[in-house]
Amino acid sequence: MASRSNTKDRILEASTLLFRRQGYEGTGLKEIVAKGRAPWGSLYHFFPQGKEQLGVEVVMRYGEYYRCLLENNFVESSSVIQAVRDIFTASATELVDSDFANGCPIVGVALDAMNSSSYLRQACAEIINSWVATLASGLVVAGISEFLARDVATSIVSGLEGGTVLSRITRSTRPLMSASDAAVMAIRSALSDEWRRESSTRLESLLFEGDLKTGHDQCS
Amino acid sequence: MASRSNTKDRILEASTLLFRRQGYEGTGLKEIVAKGRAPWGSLYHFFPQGKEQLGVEVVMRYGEYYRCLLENNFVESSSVIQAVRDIFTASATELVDSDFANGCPIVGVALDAMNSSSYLRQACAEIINSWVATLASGLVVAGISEFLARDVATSIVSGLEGGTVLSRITRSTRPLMSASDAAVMAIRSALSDEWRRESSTRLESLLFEGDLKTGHDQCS
DNA sequence: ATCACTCTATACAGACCTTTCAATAGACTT
DNA sequence: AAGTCTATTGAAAGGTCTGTATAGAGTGAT
Repeated sequence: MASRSNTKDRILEASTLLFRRQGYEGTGLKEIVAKGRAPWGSLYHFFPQGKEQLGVEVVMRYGEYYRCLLENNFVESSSVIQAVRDIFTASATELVDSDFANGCPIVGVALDAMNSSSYLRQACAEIINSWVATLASGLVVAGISEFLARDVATSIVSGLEGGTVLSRITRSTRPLMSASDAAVMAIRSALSDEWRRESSTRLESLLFEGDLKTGHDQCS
Repeated sequence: MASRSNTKDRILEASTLLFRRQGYEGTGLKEIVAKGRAPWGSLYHFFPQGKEQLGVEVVMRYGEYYRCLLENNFVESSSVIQAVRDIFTASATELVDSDFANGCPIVGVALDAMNSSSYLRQACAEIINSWVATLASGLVVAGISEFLARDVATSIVSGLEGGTVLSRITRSTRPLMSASDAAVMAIRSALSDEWRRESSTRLESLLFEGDLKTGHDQCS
């Protein structure tokens, strides 16, 4: 072997950063090799299937990195609630440090490419599910029933992603912080088993309502 | 004047739909005029500033439309909680009906273009704030203090947007439904004034922690 | 010296957004 | 009813950038 190339890593790192800021479609390959100070030919040497493969590898790489981060956060933290709070504040500080530029690369890739590449969408889905599973198992350890844990974990990730998007748009950490508070409330509700009653109610009302009304009336 | 042109409307409608599915960067002007069955020359006649202006008008238009929808939902509904539930189920059904293609155009535009056009980002921010304000005033009517209402409303919109993104990625309405349950829990917490204690705790811990730890350790 | 790996360089065909300008069409004025 | 005027449309071309592809030169270890 020649030298273990760090060129591929530089390409992946540059891609990740650019996908976070500009999304998948908004980022050109030329921009990537420029930022990664990588030779043009290396792109198709390391990623023979082109941009799509690059997208998949970015998603997988960052997805696993962040999953580990979530896991470690649960292990190190004193309580589940503190762990969740730390996750949200970490996202908030990253946003502030990057002048609200660095979003989540999975969202950046998925939203742009999910309708054109099913590979990419599927990769994103797997990553999201792994985050949810990691979070859920942390919640189970804290005493939340397995039945509820997955729903609570899903709502936390929703709040995290949505809060990140809204914080970037409004250039304020407030959405992320509100989502953090809501996540804590959700955990508390699950611990006191109130959530179970709620989700049951929701299921019943679905059964009775039949067709869901959408309420598409215009403003007066 | 010639006839009140519905050509501009067709262009805007097609743009909105395409931005919802493919995002701002992922949608070409050619695709827009094709789907809107509009003549090419009309594009720069009605939108002299090009794609950016088109994006702004799409955001404003859909933003106001959806804000009205939120407002009406609160007026018509029996309770705040039912109103919020309806909002989430409406998004879920729209997702299912469109085979998980139709996301939120504001997110689709903002994520792609916020770093390249500050006009676009600002327009999106105003819309999001108007949604939060509408939701918050509905919560105040239901008895939540003005101080909490805005935070709760923000967390609901975060959950709605994040849940929509996650539901599209995973091709399941479950994220949206979990976010719905969490939103209801948040409202309940605010009504019983637990949220206030939570947000105060968060503020204190911020003061004591000083620099926020990010926890960037790698997996073992 | 062989060999696999990595890089350089160039080329291409197509899509992108934008701009221009002349031709058309419709409605209002007289 | 004719003519004017403005709003709308048509076609074309601009230049930049896109992602993809190829082929040969450099590199270092075995």
